[in-house]
Amino acid sequence: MSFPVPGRKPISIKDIARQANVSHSTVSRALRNSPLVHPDTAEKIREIATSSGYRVSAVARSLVSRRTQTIGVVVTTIADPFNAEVVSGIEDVANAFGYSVFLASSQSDPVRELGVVHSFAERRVDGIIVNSSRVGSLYQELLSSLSIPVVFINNHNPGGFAYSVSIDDVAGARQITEHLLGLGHTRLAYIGDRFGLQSNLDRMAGFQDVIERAPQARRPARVVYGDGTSAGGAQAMGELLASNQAPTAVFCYNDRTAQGALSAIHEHGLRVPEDISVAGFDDLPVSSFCHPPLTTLRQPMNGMGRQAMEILEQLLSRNPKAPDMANKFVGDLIIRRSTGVPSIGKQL
Amino acid sequence: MSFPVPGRKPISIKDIARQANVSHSTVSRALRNSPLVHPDTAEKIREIATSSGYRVSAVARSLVSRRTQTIGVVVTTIADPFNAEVVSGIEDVANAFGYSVFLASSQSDPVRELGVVHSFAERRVDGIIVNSSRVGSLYQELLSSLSIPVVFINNHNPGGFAYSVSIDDVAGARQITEHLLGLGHTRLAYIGDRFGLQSNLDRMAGFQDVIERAPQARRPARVVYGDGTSAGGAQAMGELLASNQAPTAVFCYNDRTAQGALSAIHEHGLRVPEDISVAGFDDLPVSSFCHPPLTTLRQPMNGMGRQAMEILEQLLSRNPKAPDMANKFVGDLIIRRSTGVPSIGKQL
DNA sequence: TGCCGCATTGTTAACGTGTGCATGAGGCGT
DNA sequence: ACGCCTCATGCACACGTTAACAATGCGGCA
Repeated sequence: MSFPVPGRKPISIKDIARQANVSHSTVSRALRNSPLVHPDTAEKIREIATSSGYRVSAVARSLVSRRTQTIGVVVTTIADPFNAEVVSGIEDVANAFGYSVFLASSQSDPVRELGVVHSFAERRVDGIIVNSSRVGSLYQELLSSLSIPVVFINNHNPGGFAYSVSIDDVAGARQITEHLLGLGHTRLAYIGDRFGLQSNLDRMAGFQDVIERAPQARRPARVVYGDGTSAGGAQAMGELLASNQAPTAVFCYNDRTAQGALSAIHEHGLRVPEDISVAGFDDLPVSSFCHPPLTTLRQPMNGMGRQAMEILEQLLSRNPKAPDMANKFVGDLIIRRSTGVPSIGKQL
Repeated sequence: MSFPVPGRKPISIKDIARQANVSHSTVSRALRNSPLVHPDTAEKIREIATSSGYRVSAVARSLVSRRTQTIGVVVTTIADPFNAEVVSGIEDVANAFGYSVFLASSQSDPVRELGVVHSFAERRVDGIIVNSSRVGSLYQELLSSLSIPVVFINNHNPGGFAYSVSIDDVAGARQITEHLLGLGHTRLAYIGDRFGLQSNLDRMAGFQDVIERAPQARRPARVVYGDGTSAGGAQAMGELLASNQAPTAVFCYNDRTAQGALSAIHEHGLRVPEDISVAGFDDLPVSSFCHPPLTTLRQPMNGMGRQAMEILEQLLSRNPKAPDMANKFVGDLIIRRSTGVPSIGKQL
């Protein structure tokens, strides 16, 4: 450890104690509004504290209290608007409960994700929220070995030993697909995420399941893969457009993918929804300002973040009211103008 | 302080010392790879440590070292993609340097922003990065009184006492405006941000300045205000469209505003760029997937975050090489298809 | 043999705060 | 006057780690 620090050494309760002619414990009590100290002394101490700009050291306090009032949030990347919305919700209620949040991104790299969790453990965070982890059950034993409460968001862990908040991907995909079939489409396609996320598997499963039960639908429905970004969506949509039997309706893994698909369709000289309908998943804030505005399945991203933090707070509080283990949200189908009735000319 | 914590008490170096029949300081040295301990003892100690899942307590270490290896990042809201990109850059290099980052959002509320900084001070962060603060010089004395290194991003503080990383808003706005004039537009408008940000003032100043010097431009150019979001941009664009002399080219404070403007123009039955050209500022990842793809001024958001953290690391390191105080980036004009030659029909 | 130096380990204090326990000063009732 | 109770405060230790300093043992060398 190296000691030469920039900046002056901050003042401590001992400095205040010396100035007030009391012991440091009296200062400690006074600043915590303990009823044990005489009002006059307390007043005097508080005055010295504020005028000298004293700030209690959370690190010293944490050492004795064994509570840091911090939580760690793991995210693949904060640059993904979905994660940003979730973190926004987390941070909001964490702040309300007096917790500070450590943010760390894994960049979808399992090694880095492990490193992040280790660093959280060393920092003695009170709890951890893992958002859309791409790391499988492999390291869940590590998380459980930390004996720190952990809440997962959108990470369907088969073990079920952990608390989780997630969207019902299967039901959401069903709603989208039924909407498209209801409009009269028969040639549907799905643009997925190639990283093997559970959410992708579930959305595809919901899609396939509805297709299977629809007599009029062309089977098997085509499936191509992007990477969850707009660029990946555009490239995948390009593949679909290059085939001689392009679909009339495309369901995309998420809104970013859908935005890329929209872009590719426009580049190809076709119109949405007259030539091809496009639907997404998430309802990012920007999606209502796409051209055309995107039909999608709204995920309460902010709300899911909030709930995850509320669960964590429950786990960290002293009252034993245990929250539900699995908390599943149902999304709302938001119909905008990127989906419509297929034009007769293109049909068949 | 309340003691009943969930989870077991983590093991300490004393536990390891007992098990290895050495003193705790030997354990401390061994785990830090000090050459002072005998290789055999070190090996034995390390073995016990790993097998028992020991994790050093960063909080105890911080108490003695007076360094927490953490930084605080203040942001208006992480849900703004611009901030998310910046934070992504910060987090990336912070991670590389071994720092953990506290993320806190002010929601543009000065009271909350002050609270956030106080909490950072109590947590004894080694440094602070403030991104696009809407709080003026009012509380900069507070920040300086903390005697903690602070780096501002896109916050032109007149005092100049602090380190800052920013984009050259005036020059950027000039480039955009000259581009629009060069296409042949004469009726230009600016959609600003009503919150009085310095960046808005500078972009508007650059815009106005170029307009002033262009004989063919209609003066004064119209200026309306949004709030930096797509919804605000759509609403402001609506005002422009409602007037009988709508502009043929609109420069927007940022890309989100521009996306809203695009949406409003489409809703109004007009085409971009045939009827109205639209330009933004930032070059968000999504902007190249707009319809049409957005002409904008690229801000190296990630790079600015990275540089801010690099400066902070320099300030925190022991070598006295002091970085530049003011670091100004020049953006790149990215010409896409949302801007074009004004159609003759509309032109006066 | 006695001394010096080196290698290795132990002892102790410190970081800043919280709290159990002891202490002392009054007040009050008998 | 004495004992007891309450109120206010100080003392001492704990939290887990680091580092300055002391101590121990050993080999070499005069």
